[in-house]
Amino acid sequence: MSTMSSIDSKIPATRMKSEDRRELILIAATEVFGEFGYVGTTTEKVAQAAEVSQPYVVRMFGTKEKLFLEVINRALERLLEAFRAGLADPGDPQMTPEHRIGLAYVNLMSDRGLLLVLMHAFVLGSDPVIGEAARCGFLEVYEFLRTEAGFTAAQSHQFLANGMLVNTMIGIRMSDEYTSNPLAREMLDEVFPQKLDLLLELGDDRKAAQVVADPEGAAQ
Amino acid sequence: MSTMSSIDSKIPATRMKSEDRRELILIAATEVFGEFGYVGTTTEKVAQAAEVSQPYVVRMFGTKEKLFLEVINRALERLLEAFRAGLADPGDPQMTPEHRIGLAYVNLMSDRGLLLVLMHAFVLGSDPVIGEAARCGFLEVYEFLRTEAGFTAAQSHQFLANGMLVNTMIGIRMSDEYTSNPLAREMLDEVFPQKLDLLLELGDDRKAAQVVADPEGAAQ
DNA sequence: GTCTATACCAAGATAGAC
DNA sequence: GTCTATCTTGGTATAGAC
Repeated sequence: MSTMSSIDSKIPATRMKSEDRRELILIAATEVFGEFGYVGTTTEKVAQAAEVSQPYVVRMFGTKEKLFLEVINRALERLLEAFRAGLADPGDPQMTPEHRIGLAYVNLMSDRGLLLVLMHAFVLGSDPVIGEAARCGFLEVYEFLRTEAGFTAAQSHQFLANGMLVNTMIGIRMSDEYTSNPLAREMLDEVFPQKLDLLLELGDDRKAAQVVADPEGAAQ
Repeated sequence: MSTMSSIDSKIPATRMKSEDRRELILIAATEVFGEFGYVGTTTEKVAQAAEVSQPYVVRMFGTKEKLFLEVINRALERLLEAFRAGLADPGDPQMTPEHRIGLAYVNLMSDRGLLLVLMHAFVLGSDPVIGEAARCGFLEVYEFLRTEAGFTAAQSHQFLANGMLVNTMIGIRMSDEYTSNPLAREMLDEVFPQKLDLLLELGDDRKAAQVVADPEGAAQ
């Protein structure tokens, strides 16, 4: 949402290769879907965030559903990419693979909406098409852990459990309570050992973005 | 959804004390919200599941949002109730409090939609009113673990992480893959040590319910 | 206490101009 | 490649009868 400008683009956005435009829309969509979920997101919100017209978004991806599928597939690719990079990372030899991948995961928080959009997909299992994609994606991650990363079933379980809690903490915006509620603080300190700074920054950014955001649209 | 009958109730549903009707609607709503999420649920779907008219649902709860809030508060009450009962349980003295509460949690799967509706709330943190309620509810659970149950911060962390993974497995309908995908099977066996039967039954019930469900409505 | 009828708005998608 | 205008559907909420 951070890119919504109030000086709305009535004038055609500067012409651009559709490849590039596509990527911009996917980035915007990741953020918006991450915030409002699949059903709660309108193609109009995505369009505003990407600074293009609503019909253009639909035109480019066919339907909102197809757009969402592209968003989660892209998110999954990024996720595995980051895991692989973390795994292969030569630095700090006293970190276990678990630590390295865990760190890579938490660092993905900075990729706005990426973790959240996956979480939203995970919870839509009953949807025939999105649910299928979600299960498939989740299993892909599990397979990565078991084979490429060499985790045991128990390690993978542990890792995923932590990941889901991290996602939940982000989705529920628990960091909003960090300063005011000691329990929230304790919990967050426990769940995000070192990377708390990242989480708190995200919260601040959101608030800052809201101030700038267009005074009319927004709500819902 | 299991209660949708095709012989739709055009005739006034048998008159009833509003207290009781209220409870029936809340139960139906828990299931529907659990399946489709907050935005994805229509008051019409809830009405059908509760076998009353759509305006009646709105009439009774004011707005869809208020209905949702009541649903998650009720779910939270049930959850803590179950935790307290599990904690106080005299049987099997070789189970730790962690085991007992964990078991109580997994048993809540049989309370259709209860766990899922909470998960949907948790992921809506950016909504000013639902997000607030979600954070508040989550912290209530954390407080229970730390004080009433006597867990350490680390134990609570562990417990919640597992809970969120359980929720995710249910939400994503991973049990659909249990027989066909060996990886899914391994993961589920790991995440649901003994209570797998419960999870798999739920899956079957859902499929059975779909067959019965009205041939026209349903889709979305 | 519960329904039918309906007003009203939001959102996805399409047509077609530039 | 991108927009404006618009059709259409579906969903919340209200009014008012029984």
